[in-house]
Amino acid sequence: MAKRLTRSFFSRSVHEIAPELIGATLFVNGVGGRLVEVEAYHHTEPAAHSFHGPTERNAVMFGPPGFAYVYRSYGIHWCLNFVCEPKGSASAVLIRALQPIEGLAAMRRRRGVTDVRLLCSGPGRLCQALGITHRQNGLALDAPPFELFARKGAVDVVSGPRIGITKAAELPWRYGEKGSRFLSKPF
DNA sequence: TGCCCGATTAACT
DNA sequence: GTTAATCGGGCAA
Repeated sequence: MAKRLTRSFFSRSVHEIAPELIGATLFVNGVGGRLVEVEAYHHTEPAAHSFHGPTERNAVMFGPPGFAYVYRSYGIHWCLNFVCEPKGSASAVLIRALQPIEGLAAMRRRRGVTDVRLLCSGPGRLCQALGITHRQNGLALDAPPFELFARKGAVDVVSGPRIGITKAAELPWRYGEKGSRFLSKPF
């Protein structure tokens, strides 16, 4: 049985946690797969939602680590983050892509596409495929509907600039599995 | 209060 | 390559 990631796993620097999440497995109500792409955000750099301080939307980021922060992107999509570091540091890891393993039929139904590479390759697509909305905002990651397991064995992790941002775009805080066909974009 | 922009995606030309 | 969809936050007025 794979090791569950508990709250203590997230009580560290977001820069340690983010690359370790590559190869971990995430399921929401039994639907999910292997994480292949994430990005780190920290309140000290202007691309983070928490940079300007607490608001109603980002309140979860200012709470304890090990919880889900879900926000609406461009008024249309949902994006999932894992809150990291000691409470109040307001840092998080954006879950950008995963390799589907369980619940392919549910993913295809929710997404309206059949190509397995288009199911979860992107933060908005991933949330749609896993059924994640604002209802999951603030939920603990070590309790239903979430299941999160540490990776088994070595994973070839690469890093590069984050995607879709204009502020602090030079920081290489995007992490992914080298050569994965399920990335939102190649490194 | 109004305006602009954004951690996106899909459907265009 | 460009653009629409659509909404919360920051900031100027």
